Amino acid sequence: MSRAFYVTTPIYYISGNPHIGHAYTTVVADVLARTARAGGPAWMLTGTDEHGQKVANAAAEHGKSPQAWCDELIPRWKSLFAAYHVEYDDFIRTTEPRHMTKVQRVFERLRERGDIYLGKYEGWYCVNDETFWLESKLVNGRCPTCGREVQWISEDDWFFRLSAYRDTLLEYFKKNPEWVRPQSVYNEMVALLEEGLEDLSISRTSFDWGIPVPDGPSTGSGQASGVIYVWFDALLNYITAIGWSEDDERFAQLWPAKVQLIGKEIARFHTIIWPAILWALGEAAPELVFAHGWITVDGQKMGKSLGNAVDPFLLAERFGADSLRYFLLREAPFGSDFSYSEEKIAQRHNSDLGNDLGNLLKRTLSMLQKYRDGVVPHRSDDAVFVQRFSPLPQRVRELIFRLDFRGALEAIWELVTTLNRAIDERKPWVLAKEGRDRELDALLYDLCEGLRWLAVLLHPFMPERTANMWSQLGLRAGIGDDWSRVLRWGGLEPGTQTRVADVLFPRIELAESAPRQ
RNA sequence: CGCGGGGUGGAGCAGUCCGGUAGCUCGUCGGGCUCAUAACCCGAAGGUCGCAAGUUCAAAUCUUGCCCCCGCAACCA
Repeated sequence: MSRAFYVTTPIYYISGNPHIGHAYTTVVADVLARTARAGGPAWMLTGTDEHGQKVANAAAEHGKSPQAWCDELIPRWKSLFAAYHVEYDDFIRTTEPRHMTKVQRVFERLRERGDIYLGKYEGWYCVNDETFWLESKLVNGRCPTCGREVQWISEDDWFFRLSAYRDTLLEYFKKNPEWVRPQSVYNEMVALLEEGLEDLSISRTSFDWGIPVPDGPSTGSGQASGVIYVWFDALLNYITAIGWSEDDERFAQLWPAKVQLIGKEIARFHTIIWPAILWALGEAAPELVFAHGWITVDGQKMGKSLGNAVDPFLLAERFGADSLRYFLLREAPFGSDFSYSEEKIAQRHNSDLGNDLGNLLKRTLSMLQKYRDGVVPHRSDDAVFVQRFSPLPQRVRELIFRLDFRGALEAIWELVTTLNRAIDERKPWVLAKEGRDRELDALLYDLCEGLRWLAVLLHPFMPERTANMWSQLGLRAGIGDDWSRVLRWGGLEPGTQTRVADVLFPRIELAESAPRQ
């Protein structure tokens, strides 16, 4: 049948603590996947990147084996995604056999084809910083960061023939100007390609926490063995997780991925190295790589070193995971940096969610309670809403698939505003007083139906709160069903018993801020 | 001259490719309503579009120069 909508997040380097940025990327993928599921098959992959020297060092500091150390950290990552109501289809760890065996298989195949060859890796190395430096970067022949002596290292390593793909890459970029977005990242990558590419060293012998380089016929010529470079290892997760070289039918259903989400700092790996590896394997490049921006605090990148990192668990507890999801997707155009502050979150929560949406639900249901005992009246024959909002689901879907989440939410908010305005203009309290039952019924029906639509349309963004709306509207299953079926105006059954329950988005008052001037 | 992005009312952004009354959200102020989470609806104030020069009947939008901010700069995920 039709190919599934396959969306991936980067796999997260396990040694760090989860922060709000990880939640951000993963939530975005979740919104895409949920939207896709409401219209067809979808598959969302996330996971963890567990090899490399940093992990080995961290484990050693704690007196544990790297594997045991990683195993201990995994629950924390999984609970982060749970806390943000993310429903992934698969979670891959690079230490799993299903990944490791296939990475070795990739290595073997490329070595057979000549895309991986044995070469010398040389450069100035600072032992203290564990860093190689370009000669041009050295300060008086010493390490530019710590000022110590550097030494000339020369070792046998395996190389990936990246340079051979430079022209193909450049051509591919020119032919597909939208395959990397946003535009700024695309431009930067094209500029990099135009400067030229060098082959990539993809093995390491200085430590051993990684996937071993497989033995092979050509190993004899040099003693290079060691482990596979973490990036080469990590990138492959996107295909090892979906049955590459193992389950061709499944793989063909999912690959190439529809969207691969990344942070802009890893764009070069995902838009230059990654497609080259795929082509070397005879596979297609992903359809779209989208690099999102950074969450900043007062214009500075958020990070532990700056002391401005925010605990994503506390944040979800404080504001509600769904409110945060909404904030992350609504606040800035997807792709650009945006600044985070508790004031902004509270403002979005109170204004958009509490005042506009939550209050709309509450005022509608309490009028329905007051005038009609909470029972949904017969269908309205007023065509205004039908005409105006029939195209909305399609529009929202397109905006989401264009990754214009802000645009999608703005479009949905037209419905919110329209319903609020309708109440104001048609004054149901007057209709009730004057006994104009037909008009009152029609209005109440349309309001409830509009709310039902809102629950469905917003479900990918706020799965938990919309489910709550759904049940207040007296509905049970179906909120995540195919939009073409659920979103028909008039789908709400007359006679449905609604119930006014909790306030959807209780107002958040921040601790006393500076007095207004 | 390493590469790339950006500087628009108090805040955050759109508009810049294809020049022609500067738009949106929040905030502020005024009014309306009373069903509702001091929420909702209507209206208003507020910007010489980083600086300078140029092209043009006309520039936020094109050209040139300058200033400022940010990201990247190859083994650091």
